[in-house]
Amino acid sequence: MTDTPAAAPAGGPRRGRARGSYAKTEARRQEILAAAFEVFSTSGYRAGSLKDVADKVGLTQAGLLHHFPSKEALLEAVLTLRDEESMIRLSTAEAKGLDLLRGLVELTCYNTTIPGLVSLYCVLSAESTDPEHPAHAYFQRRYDWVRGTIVEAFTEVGRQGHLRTGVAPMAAARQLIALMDGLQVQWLLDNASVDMPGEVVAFLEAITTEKFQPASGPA
Amino acid sequence: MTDTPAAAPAGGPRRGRARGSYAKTEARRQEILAAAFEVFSTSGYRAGSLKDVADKVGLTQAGLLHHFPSKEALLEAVLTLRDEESMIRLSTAEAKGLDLLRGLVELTCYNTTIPGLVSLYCVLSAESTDPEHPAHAYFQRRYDWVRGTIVEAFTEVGRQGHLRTGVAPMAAARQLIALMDGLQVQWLLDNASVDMPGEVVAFLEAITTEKFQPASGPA
DNA sequence: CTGAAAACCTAGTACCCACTAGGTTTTCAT
DNA sequence: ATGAAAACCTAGTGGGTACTAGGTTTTCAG
Repeated sequence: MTDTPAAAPAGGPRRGRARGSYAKTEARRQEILAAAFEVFSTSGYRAGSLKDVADKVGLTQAGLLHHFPSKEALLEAVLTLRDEESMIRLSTAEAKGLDLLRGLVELTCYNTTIPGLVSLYCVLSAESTDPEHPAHAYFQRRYDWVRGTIVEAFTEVGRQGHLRTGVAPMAAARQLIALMDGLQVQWLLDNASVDMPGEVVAFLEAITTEKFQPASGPA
Repeated sequence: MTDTPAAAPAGGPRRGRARGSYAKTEARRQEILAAAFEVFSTSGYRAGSLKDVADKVGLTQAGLLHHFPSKEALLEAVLTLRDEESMIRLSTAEAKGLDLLRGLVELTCYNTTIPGLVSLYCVLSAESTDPEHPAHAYFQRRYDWVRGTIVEAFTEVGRQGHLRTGVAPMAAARQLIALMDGLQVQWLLDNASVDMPGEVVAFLEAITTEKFQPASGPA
């Protein structure tokens, strides 16, 4: 894990790349990750092939494996990269309570613009349900973390009296996550007829006493 | 489609098997379908192999392909078989309104006893999100049908005044389906910590004015 | 400019894939 | 009992898989 090259030790400005990769290496890695992301998104991990990825970036399979030692390592790199990106998007570090929930609605809106990423997580999370799958532990950890974060948010919302009676934060969190996941499958099958953010807002407004409508309403 | 042998034309009791298969053929087909179901459940369609299926029933790949002309045909047979079974379980034909919703809770209870089937639909529905997937059309049709059925139920429930204000049947149906699908992923990742029927009941009681607790409460 | 490592390639390994051709064995209606 | 078809097999085809060994080209610090 975390055996990536690059990542200069930050000595002087001219000191970079501590006897490691070359100037364009990091860019190549990013290209590869983008391609791997695309492939795993549409075919899943097991059915997606290194050749598909290599072709997309104009490399041979062997050339690809010079950057990532194995298919599994490539998957892990894709997952952690995307997690970092979405964490930045959600600005989770700061948002709490209602703000976090509103952030999730926004996230859902954003998701409608990136079917590829949505597909990646749908296919991979289902696939990784098998304990033998290399991403099994990753998704267990991920769900634990996400659920924990959302439970906290609902607890906070409840403390402020914005939760409808009879709604338990734990159950609400699980349901919200399940709803968002499930909506994605329906949306991927038929983008046009599913208003993901709309449904999430409807759910949140059904279990809280707050409004969640984002900037512009649905068509 | 529906090119299965067996299925006697029902003439006399001794007349069966109209110049088609032998006595044990149907049993073999069932064996094969059970094995294919297991394989596709854990590995998905694309990564699951005919060899895996053939080995499970003690056949060669060629022997298997004598019963089902292609991998795709095998998948279709597995899907339609399981659909028939779950339709019988739900006794959908009769149940309407509240009864249908209660039937869904029961279905969810039943699902907790068959992780294999749950896994099949999770993995396959995610995979089939790709328009190129052989089960793509199947799942589009399936979701349309299920949603239609549930919309009807919520509409009926609303007519009887058991729907909370502001709840639209269409949105409720979509959310219910998404919830059930999403819960399955979480449950498959960690059976012990997710009470699927409990969450479904909680959701239904949040958007209706009825009680849905089944026979025995959760632990 | 040089030389050492990074980047990348060709070629190959050993294996798995869905599917086919054509033969052998088993079933069973006549 | 027999013969024709169903059931099943062996042996392949042409293709794909992840990954490796070992060489060539490119980069770039000293």
